[in-house]
Amino acid sequence: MPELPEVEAARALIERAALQREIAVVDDGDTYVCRPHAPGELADALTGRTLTAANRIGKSMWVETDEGEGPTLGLHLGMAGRIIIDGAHAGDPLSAAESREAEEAGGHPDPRLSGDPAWARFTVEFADGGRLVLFDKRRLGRAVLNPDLTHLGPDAAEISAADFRARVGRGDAPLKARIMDQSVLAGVGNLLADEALWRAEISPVRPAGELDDDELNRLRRAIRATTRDAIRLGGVHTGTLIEHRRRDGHCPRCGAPLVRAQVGGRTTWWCPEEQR
DNA sequence: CCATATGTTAAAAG
DNA sequence: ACTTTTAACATATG
Repeated sequence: MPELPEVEAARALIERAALQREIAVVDDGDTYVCRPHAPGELADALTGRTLTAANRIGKSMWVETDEGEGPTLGLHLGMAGRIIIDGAHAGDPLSAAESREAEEAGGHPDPRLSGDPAWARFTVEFADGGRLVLFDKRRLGRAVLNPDLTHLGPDAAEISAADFRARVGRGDAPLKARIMDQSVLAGVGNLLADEALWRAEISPVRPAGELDDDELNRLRRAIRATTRDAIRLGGVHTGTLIEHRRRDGHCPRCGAPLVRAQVGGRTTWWCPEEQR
């Protein structure tokens, strides 16, 4: 279930494997994933064109066609989306069952990794026979033409310290809700938020406007470090707090029992001793 | 059957 | 008018 690091991996995969290939066939028949488009609209707009650049802000991707001459293809992985290109995949991590099957397949791509038809929500087939699939069990991902990205704040991995302080350090909402608001800051999801707040040793329930400059700087650094590590290690689920929370329910640093509660509408874990 | 799920967003509430 | 919270979305998994 992808956050900024997983989406960046998907963007990089598209950049590496899907550019400069002519589009021959497009399946945009899932009217929920492709809403508000009618079936055939993406196909009509994209067929015959070539993908020429893959971009990202936060969790939103957009792919240029024909060097910017054609329409833009917007892609969002939602809660469970994965990009699959000729058997290579990025985005939603493999489930335990999928990993097992992939291993048993012995190096050959599991058919599901090539895009089980039941979960292939949007498909671009290239003239050379290969394909790009938006694979998404939950159908909360999106594929749209010319996506509107104006409501997104600056990317969480790129934002400057001054901009971060000005945008995050205000309002009465809980800090965690503030950093997960994609119009404030783009890319932080539920797990990245918990991991970064734990690293910065700041409570998720503090009103955002209450933080001082030092705390805001610490939080920005923690978000950047967590993002970098997650990209390197393969996903936000590799985070230290994330791996420990359900295992023993204790803080990996000090051993105190972790607190679990709803904050900003999502399940949140934190160390009540260290995170103030 | 029940609870949970890493995202977004319209609607309701304040 | 603006900010914050809640509920709904579609579906899978333990």
